[in-house]
Amino acid sequence: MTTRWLTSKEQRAWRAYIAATHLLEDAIDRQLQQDAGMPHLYYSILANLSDAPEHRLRMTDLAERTKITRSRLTYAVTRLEKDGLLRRENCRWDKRGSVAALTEEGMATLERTAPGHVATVRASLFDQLTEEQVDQLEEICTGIARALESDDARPAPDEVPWRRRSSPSCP
Amino acid sequence: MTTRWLTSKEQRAWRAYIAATHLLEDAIDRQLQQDAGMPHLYYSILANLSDAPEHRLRMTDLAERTKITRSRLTYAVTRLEKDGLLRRENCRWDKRGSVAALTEEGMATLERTAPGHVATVRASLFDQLTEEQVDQLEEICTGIARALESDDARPAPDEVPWRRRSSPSCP
DNA sequence: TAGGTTTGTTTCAAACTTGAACCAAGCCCG
DNA sequence: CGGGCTTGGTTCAAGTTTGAAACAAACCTA
Repeated sequence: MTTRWLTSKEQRAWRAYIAATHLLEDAIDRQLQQDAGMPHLYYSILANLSDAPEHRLRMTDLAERTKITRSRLTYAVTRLEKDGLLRRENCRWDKRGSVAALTEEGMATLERTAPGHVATVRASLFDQLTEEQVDQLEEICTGIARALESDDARPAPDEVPWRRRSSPSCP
Repeated sequence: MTTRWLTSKEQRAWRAYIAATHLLEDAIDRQLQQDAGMPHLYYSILANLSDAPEHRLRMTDLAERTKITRSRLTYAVTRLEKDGLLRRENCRWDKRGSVAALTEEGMATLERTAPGHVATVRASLFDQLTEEQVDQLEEICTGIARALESDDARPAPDEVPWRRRSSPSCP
């Protein structure tokens, strides 16, 4: 089958997408590194914990929410633990598991740095968009994420493996 | 001034954005690593060169187009040069400068791997979007990029330094 | 035209990411 | 029970990214 290249409209969109995502990720990383001493991902990990019941989550759940690999998470959590911002506990219901728990200090760091982070996200993203564009962005991103998570991902036009995880952190 | 937190609509959009961009970047990196033995950024570098007149660009231009730092580019170009996919030449008009030039082999690699790459971009992104959404995405991303490039970036509500670069690669 | 600043690029060490391999602990079924 | 498969996490080496510092050529400007 002969390749269906991108139309010029698609090319423009793709280029704009690449530029925007690189620039945005850079801006946010820079700001957080500056003000919180950590990159965006690490901040997200703390933020996810602070949203969770009891400020704690299983490693796998955390990886799932932040959309990163387990090994990347392990490294990040080790660093954050060293910094005293979270603590590793072992899961009571599954002896294999470990749980990351936000510490007081982690919570404090989050509270101290959240305003600056939000301000950056606003200035870089939401201040540039109309209300409708915010809706559109959500719609678009949700669609992309759905596709990639369900492995509609592959160009290959064939069967869907359909393995999904379950296992909550507290049964 | 008291922080203006994200509305729940904005939060949803932001989370969706993070998820989509992570998943998409991962999917594309995985595919290219698999089929071309290099991550997306490296492919982009080659692609940008192939688009340029004479298949060559100044380092700074290349960094500008790919939206990455000069030092990151230096590393990437060194690797690609080692692989024989491009060559470094020194700029004839500016003795400080160096120029990256796509080799035959680089061009061949690009030609060989482009179809797979396009297929992945399509499957992961464009196949999920309506025509209007493609327009919306372009619009949104262009806005974000414009803001971040002109340093409307900063949350700080003050003066704009306004330093812009010029200097084309071939005067 | 000398001296100071700016611009283009590289270098270096420290931090981070990747993917494959590994180790347990749970799970399943004869 | 007793293997064998799956799942949750970590480890390790190789590769990549970061940011600050170093260099060198180019560009002022008095």
